[in-house]
Amino acid sequence: MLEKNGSVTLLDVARAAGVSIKTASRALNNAPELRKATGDHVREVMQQLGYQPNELARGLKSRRSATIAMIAPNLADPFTAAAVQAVQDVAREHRYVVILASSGGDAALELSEVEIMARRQIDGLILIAATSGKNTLKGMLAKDVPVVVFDEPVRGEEVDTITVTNRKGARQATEHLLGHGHRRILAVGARPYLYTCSERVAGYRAAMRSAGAEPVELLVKHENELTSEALAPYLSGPCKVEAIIGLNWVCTMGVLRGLNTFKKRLGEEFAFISFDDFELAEMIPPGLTVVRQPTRELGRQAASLLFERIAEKSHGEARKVVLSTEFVIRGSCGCTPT
Amino acid sequence: MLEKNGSVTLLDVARAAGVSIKTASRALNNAPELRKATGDHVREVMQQLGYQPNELARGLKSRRSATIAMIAPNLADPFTAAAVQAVQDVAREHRYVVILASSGGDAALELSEVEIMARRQIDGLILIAATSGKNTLKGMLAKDVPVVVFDEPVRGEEVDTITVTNRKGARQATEHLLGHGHRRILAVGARPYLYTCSERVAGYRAAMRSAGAEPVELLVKHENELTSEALAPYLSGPCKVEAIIGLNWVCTMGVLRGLNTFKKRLGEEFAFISFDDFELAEMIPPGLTVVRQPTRELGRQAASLLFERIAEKSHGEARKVVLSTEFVIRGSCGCTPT
DNA sequence: ATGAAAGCGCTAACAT
DNA sequence: ATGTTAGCGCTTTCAT
Repeated sequence: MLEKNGSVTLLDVARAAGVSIKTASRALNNAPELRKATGDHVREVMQQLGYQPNELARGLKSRRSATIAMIAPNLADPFTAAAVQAVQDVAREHRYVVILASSGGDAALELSEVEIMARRQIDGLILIAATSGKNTLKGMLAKDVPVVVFDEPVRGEEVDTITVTNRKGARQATEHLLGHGHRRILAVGARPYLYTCSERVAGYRAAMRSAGAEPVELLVKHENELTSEALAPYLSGPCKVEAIIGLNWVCTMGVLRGLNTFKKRLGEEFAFISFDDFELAEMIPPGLTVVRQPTRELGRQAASLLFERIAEKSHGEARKVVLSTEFVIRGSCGCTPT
Repeated sequence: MLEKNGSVTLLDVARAAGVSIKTASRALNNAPELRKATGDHVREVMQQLGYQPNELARGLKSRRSATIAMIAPNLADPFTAAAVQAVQDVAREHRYVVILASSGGDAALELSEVEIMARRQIDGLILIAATSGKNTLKGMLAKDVPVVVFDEPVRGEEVDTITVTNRKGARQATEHLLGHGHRRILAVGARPYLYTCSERVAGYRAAMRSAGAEPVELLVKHENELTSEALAPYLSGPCKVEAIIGLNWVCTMGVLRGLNTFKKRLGEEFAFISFDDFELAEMIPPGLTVVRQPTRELGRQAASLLFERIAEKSHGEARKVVLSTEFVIRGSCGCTPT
């Protein structure tokens, strides 16, 4: 283990192996034009010296950093966490590494994160957009860095996009509640300017209108406005509703907290459906009926798509992948759990 | 926007500003020895040209990549996800970026991840170890890369470590259940070779022994062995217990699923306490009593500690930070919820 | 206070 | 099949 500066360089390897640095480089990259014996020998020397290639140097020269980035509003959200895990798995298969950043749902912060990634010469970006954001991606796209937009499409840019059937899922859930005879159904959403939210609201409205029922909506600008006080009017008094739909995980949490605060019981006083499934949804009695998104699959496909782009380097048509949500009936909608 | 190769270099900036590249470099780094006017002028030119520094090049020369890595067994675990979010927040304050990787709880995979990070010249590492792992960190420490070990100490290495009062927390929970008059209390854990698990088991045993009660333990090698079938003997029949402790989030999930499968009700037939709190714990009737870990605080402190090390570059004594768990009484232990 | 030159560790042209 | 020579974009001596 000869160590000069704390680390062995490719030149050290070359010298020790009695070859030129380029040959060493070829050995490192398993270049086909190398005689097998030569390559093996060099690689053995690498082993012996404990050589570790410097990815920074590699990236600087070759302009590929073997790094992708993923930016999401909130990393602690289980939807995001599951997607991140899936993306990471795919990245590893490609011998890539993933830099993670959260935008906090703030467009300005998001933009600055994207910029930071650009400086790191990332080879690709997966974005769960904080807004249906206009020009967050300008910089990336100008530099020809592939981008896959996830969950939340971005307007005005031709970008690969992967989403779910938001509208249909919400419509289905609403129709189900209507089918149970409910008319006063509350939809609870946050950040209505988001595509996901607005699509889900649209699905909800469509179902309500078709049934001749009047939509009742509580759409807050920011998740933290989703307090028990905000919900109170709908849980008792003249505005009281019969059923509630939580339009995403955070909203579902808010509603459940609210119900808990006022000691309201699911299934009895209120029917409930959540957009977003999660661990334990079945454990909350009488079991939460949910519109499930194929989270891991979303992450996996987003990453796969991204790596295809990275590999081909072609600028084909932007692909739009739409995965289906799944309606999972448990008890909270009013169905008797089997 | 003069663009040559797709990107503006510092040299372009220097030329456009009529200064040397070194001066431009100083302006970029806000070097104090620069005349303010010069610096401002250069920075303005940077703006105009849309200059973005190349972090790879910077890192190559300066040997700091402005990157830290975090490796955890499972990124989808809410405990981890919350910690990740906290780490990311701190990293941003330091204008650092974080690379995330999951080890899947596999020591070999973990080692390879660490190696990958080394090649990227990360400036620091936060590790939630997959095992109380011996030499995972050898490479990092040899290269003088600061490491903070998180949640799970690593034996045989003098490393900054940040943990919680596992033993005390488990003991407290057990004593509480004993206080309710229960004698047959089951402890459910996974990967007993882990420090966290063994400490919690130790706390449990200590409490049981002090009370003259016989420990009943279901300790599986891997989480996925925690099936309903594995739990069945303890939920009915001659082995039936009165109370259960889930020794971490995954175990709690397993137990709750098991109880659900067999239609057993918490609080009535079984008292229950979970090590690890999570969203919704209060919504699972009658409210889950938990030993809460200060997750975000753990993440925050781990990151802060790491950045101190990165900054000082000193090799002071390894610091051992131990944060307190908090016993949160809700209903599932048998206490009447207020 | 500013500049010139050398090189971080690697890969991409060209040789040979 | 292998070696030579330039750089990638930046920071760092050492001058000035």
